[in-house]
Amino acid sequence: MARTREFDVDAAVTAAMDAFRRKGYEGTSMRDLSEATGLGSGSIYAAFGSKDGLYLAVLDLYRQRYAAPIVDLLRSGSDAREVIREVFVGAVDDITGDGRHLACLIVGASMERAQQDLRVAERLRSTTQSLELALHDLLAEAQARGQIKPDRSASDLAGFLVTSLQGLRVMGAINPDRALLTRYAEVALTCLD
Amino acid sequence: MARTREFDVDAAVTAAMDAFRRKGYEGTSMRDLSEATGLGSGSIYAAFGSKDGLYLAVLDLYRQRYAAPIVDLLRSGSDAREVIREVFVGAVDDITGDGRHLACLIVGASMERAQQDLRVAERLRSTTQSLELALHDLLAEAQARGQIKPDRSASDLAGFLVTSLQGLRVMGAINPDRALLTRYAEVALTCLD
DNA sequence: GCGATACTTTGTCGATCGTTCCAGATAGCC
DNA sequence: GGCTATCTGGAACGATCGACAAAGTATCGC
Repeated sequence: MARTREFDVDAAVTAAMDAFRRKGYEGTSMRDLSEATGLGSGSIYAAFGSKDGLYLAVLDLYRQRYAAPIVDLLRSGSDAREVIREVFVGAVDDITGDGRHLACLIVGASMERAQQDLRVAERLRSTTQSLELALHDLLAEAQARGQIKPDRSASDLAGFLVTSLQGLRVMGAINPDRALLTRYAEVALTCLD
Repeated sequence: MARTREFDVDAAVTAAMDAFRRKGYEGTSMRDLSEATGLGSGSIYAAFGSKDGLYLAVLDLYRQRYAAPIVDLLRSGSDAREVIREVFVGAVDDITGDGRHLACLIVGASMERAQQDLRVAERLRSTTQSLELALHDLLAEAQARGQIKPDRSASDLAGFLVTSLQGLRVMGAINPDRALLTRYAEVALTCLD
């Protein structure tokens, strides 16, 4: 054996994620990524193979760190309306939270990369699908319990909720007004009544 | 006087719009734009000043050609539910219409350019605002007539509807399934009931 | 402590970026 | 029909792009 990798891969991917969220895929150069991660380009290529490779790693980390906890929350067995509201509030917080203007990686990837890179498209589909599925299961059970009206299909409702979340990301990029976004989210939630 | 401009500016901007929608702002090179418009780079710079200038012209054309007609439709005096449904159906058609995979310029600009170029951000805000306003006026009148429940603010409903439209664009980029998007749109429209 | 190993850094590669400039082409005015 | 002003297309600019190879350096097993 020999020398071990010195830098923290997760920290580097996190820094790269920030860079990509700020400037998009094409707008972020390898130089930007070097500065953001504090690594030489050689190290980046050794660890991730290419700019695309690093971007895919960023997507995977995003899913693991942000999407998965939401799915877990939805499957935690709490009251459906309450936990869904929590997810929406969390999304609005995330959008307007810090003033760093970090766009949503998922929405950005959908617009900029999904048509160019099949592996990106696949990850996006998988991420939204797992979110939709968790929502579907939660809603279907709530409907069975009579907590939510059964006259609309649980999968349609789930898809609509994900659509609304994506829409909030876009609206937040145009006008990051927390109070406004919260009111829009409230309207979306009334579809469950 | 002397020689007059030969090419059709509108046609050139339209071709550039297609290019930008397909590959995004950073992903589209001047070479791409030259090929798309059929113009030499000299002509492009003479007419638009820069790549940014051409992009702004594209945004303005988009607003004039796609956003303005929607606003007109909303203000045409037709039944509120009916005309709003028409807008949503039109949006789904636009998203899934041709197989050319043209992303929404507005959503793309929001993600990629709004933070970088203030003039882009301003145009985006203005475009969504005029859409929200038209929806608000339509809904407020429908509420006054008793056609729509008055217990939710017309401006919140309007903002929510725009949010849903943006969300549909994103979802369409991830999975351009017309039937699916239509069902999600249907759920959104139930918020008016 | 030494050799072997593999990570990090640096410098540089050809290609391509957005932009500019120039020579040739073309249309209006006398 | 010549003159001139303007548009056109393409060549060329420096800068920067993503990618890579080689040199330097630190860590491991022995």
